[in-house]
Amino acid sequence: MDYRAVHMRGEDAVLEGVRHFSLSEILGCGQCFRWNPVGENSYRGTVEGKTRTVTQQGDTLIFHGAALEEVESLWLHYFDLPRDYGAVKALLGRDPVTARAIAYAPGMRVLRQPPWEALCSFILSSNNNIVRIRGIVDRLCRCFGEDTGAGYAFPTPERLAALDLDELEPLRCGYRAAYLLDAARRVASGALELEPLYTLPLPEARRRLTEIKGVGPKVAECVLLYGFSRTECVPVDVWIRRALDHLYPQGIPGVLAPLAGLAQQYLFHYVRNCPEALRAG
DNA sequence: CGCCAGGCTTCTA
DNA sequence: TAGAAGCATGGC
Repeated sequence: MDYRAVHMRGEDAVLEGVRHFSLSEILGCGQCFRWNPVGENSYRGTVEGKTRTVTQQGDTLIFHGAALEEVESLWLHYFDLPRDYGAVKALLGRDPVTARAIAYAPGMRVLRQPPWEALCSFILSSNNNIVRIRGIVDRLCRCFGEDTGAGYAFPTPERLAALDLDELEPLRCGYRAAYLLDAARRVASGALELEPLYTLPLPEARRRLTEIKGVGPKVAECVLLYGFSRTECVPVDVWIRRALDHLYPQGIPGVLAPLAGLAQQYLFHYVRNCPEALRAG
């Protein structure tokens, strides 16, 4: 458990004793697309229809305007604060390469994102860059998500499934619009159930996801890791491909396997932001 | 103008 | 069954 206590301070919920936690590392590492910086150490975003500004001050997190119950039922889970990253680092740190990546961003964590949002986000991510992905996801929510007053919820599968292809034109997401519709229609119709993907054996979970048009091996792996917390899953994009070729020519060490997806997140952030990362090793 | 971006589908040999 | 071409869009 990587927090100590949560209590109210005026209108805000305050989470104290947070460890292994950096908002900027977590929200700026390409695993999520709906958080925007709003000043020093503050970010504003929407999860499960709740729009909040979150501020980190050392080992304290402030959820502005949030109730205690919301932090306990939503945000602790979203930031995966029940997980002991001390133990995560103890395991992953047994490998020197991963140890260096962890040292580069010790506050990194893998979020537990809503599965449907993760599925859509990473369908939109294919052959695309992060800045543009963020723009497309933002337009998706503004166009078709519920207006909560403070922000826009992520649109439901049912809402998207009822649309025609040409109605997605304002998203300017190119050929991915058809993929998004296919995913929405499979989920809305019940042809693809998301809940079993938490526990199904990974080969079967992968098979089901890759039946969706526009979902190949990499996107499926992202959805399982970021949407279903399947920490064994390792999305391999061009960056991770380069990192594995340079740093793990023999493959990822077996001891890391249960948390290989978390190792991947440290590595991804490391090689994308640190020019020296790919040289020694 | 070409190249690239957290790839995938489709065509071809 | 492996490998290349084509794909919307936008920043550089």
